[in-house]
Amino acid sequence: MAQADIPPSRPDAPLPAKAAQILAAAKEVFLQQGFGAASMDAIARTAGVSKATLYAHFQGKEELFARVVSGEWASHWKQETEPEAPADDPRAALESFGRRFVALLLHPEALAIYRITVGEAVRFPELGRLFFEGGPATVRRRLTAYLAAAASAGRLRVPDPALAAEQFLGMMQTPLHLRSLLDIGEGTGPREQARIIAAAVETFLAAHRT
Amino acid sequence: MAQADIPPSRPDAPLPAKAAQILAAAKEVFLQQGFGAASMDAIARTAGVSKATLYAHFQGKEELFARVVSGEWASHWKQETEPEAPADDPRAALESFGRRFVALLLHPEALAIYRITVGEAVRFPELGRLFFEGGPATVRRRLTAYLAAAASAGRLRVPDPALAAEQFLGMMQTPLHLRSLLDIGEGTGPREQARIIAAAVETFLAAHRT
DNA sequence: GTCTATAAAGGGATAGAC
DNA sequence: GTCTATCCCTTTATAGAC
Repeated sequence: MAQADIPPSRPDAPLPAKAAQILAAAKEVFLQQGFGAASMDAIARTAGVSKATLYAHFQGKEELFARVVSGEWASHWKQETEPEAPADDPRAALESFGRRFVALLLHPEALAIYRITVGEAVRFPELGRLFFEGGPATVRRRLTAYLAAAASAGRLRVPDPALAAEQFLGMMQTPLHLRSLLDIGEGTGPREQARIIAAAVETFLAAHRT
Repeated sequence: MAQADIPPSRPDAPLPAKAAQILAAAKEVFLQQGFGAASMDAIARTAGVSKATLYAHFQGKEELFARVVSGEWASHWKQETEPEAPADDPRAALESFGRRFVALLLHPEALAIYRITVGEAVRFPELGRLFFEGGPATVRRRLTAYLAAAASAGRLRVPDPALAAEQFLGMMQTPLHLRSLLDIGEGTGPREQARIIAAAVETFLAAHRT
């Protein structure tokens, strides 16, 4: 009706206000409770709208879930893994990269997204791919590119940059990630993080120094 | 009734036949569908019993779930990580350990247990601890003990055996595990597994050789 | 102990008024 | 577009017969 008079905002841009409000509520509920335990009632209540309104903006629970999981974290990962330290000092570059990787990895919201993505991977296979591409794959590519460049410049000896990148990330991830996911609450404090990052850098350099 | 005449089997030993049958069905359904999506109906149907029978043997869904998750995999991890190669050859020992670790890590059933444990970690915190102790912690302890011994024998230089163990495991786990959990289906075949294990051994030795 | 049948509650989704 | 009220289905769990 009058809709024709109002030029709609760009196709998939900003977001119709109320939709954003609902999406934020969905994120809160899903990340805290998981897909199965979250109810549309709870999401509507949290958003402060009725369920009918909710269904006016989104097709159903699954679409809402997909929107949350494939949400803004992809851009997070991209920003936070941009080169920062001078490329001619591998130790400094690796340490900087490691610190930012660990900070992202252990961010409470990132942990929650990881939990539900992995937990629902069987039910939502495409979501798993999206998540992997949006986060983990990005980090790997960034580090691989750096290692390849450092090798070309003769500053590191890295015959297989992609594999070396996985190794470096793994040395930091494995001691910290699962404990955090399960909330074991031991061995994941800032002190340990620093120790683990430093150790990964040392081991990596010992193996790949020119 | 006549039950008094039959000496009951040891307290928590073998298992009352039908209970085992139900537990097997529960395992199948939970591992395939997760906690939320699994229904007691499906479990009863799979077990070939009525729901009433099911509830006669187990308190409810949560108990069944806990029994499945904290099930026989703990003993699996223990058996499969026993030393196998001669202790005086670190390369052979690490390779053997690595191969068995990866095989366990990527076993379809182990992947399923990991998915649901991590996915339901918020709802069942104690289950997370149980899982960690029964699996990951065991592997870490075994490898740590081996590295400490090898260091004492002067065959490796390992100032911090526990951390070194995490690093070695991480170099194999990170390239393979998440891809398998999400069924990305790329980079996790036997060929890649072998490459990754060999590379982890080389990097580890380069950093810790005496 | 085991079954059939059912109770009791909660969930996703929608109809209809405004 | 938004709300209230409700439909309809599935789910967990149990009562009662055998």
